[in-house]
Amino acid sequence: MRIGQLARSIGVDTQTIRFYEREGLLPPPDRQDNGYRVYTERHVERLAFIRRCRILELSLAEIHELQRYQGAPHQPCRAINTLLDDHIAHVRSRIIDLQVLEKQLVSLRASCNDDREIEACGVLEGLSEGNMQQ
Amino acid sequence: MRIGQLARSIGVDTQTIRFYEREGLLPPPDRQDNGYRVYTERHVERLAFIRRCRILELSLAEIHELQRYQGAPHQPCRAINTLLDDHIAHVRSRIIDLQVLEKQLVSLRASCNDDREIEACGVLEGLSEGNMQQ
DNA sequence: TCAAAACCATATAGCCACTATAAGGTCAAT
DNA sequence: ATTGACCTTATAGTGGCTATATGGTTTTGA
Repeated sequence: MRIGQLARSIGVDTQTIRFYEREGLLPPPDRQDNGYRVYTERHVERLAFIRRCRILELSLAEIHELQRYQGAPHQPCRAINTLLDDHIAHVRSRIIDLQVLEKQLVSLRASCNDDREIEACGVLEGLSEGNMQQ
Repeated sequence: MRIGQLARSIGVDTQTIRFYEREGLLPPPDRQDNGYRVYTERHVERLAFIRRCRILELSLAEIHELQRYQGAPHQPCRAINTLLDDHIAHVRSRIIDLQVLEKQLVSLRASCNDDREIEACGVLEGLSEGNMQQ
């Protein structure tokens, strides 16, 4: 299987596959005589694993860590659970930040209607004055 | 006022101030004979404006746009309100994405407890199998 | 059969908003 | 005279791709 077929089968760009190889997330495949990369079923699985992790917004470093764990199948899996817990905490904290942000933005937006001159725009005033919390 | 004092008064790094100048967000200040930048009260206000926008996670491009509006005080302010509405929509959509993500992560996490071998880790299994939605 | 289209390769730069590092000039106090 | 705090510019790195340039290879079809 060549790179284009692998890319289509998983739904990523060929550039992304080469990028993962450079980053050490995908093992370098064999090459044909003309230099073309030849992938196996193991590469398909490996790439699918990476993409599933990326959908969950794990970082490439975290994916790397998970791959290292896969290489030591008889170690306890606590570290994996911890990695996930940390990631969940990170996502939750980001949600809360954004909810605070949304409130501030909505309150700022409420200070203006559409039919003023810029000079009198409540939004611009709110951004220019210093009475913002944090 | 020199760059260090401006930086401390607003709470940013001096590098960030020079970066904003290069990006056209802060007007280039006068220089002393030795080349040191000299800032005025107007620069303080301008930098504070930028930081307030950044706290609300407006992009530098959006801040640039707001600054252009400030230069035309008798135009109607609808565009400003629209900019803010778009940003609010963006924040809300990101919150929803992250809430979906959190659910997926929590459900994945629930498929394992801490005391297995990596080989039997439910989390790693969940990431390796293809039964993920999306 | 030959040309166009589709595919593959590498190298390099760009995105965003900084942050870090290097290498050096200036100034006040000791 | 030297230390330390400040200032200057230039350049590279962060993350996770994406885009572009340039050129070789293979496949398709008129």
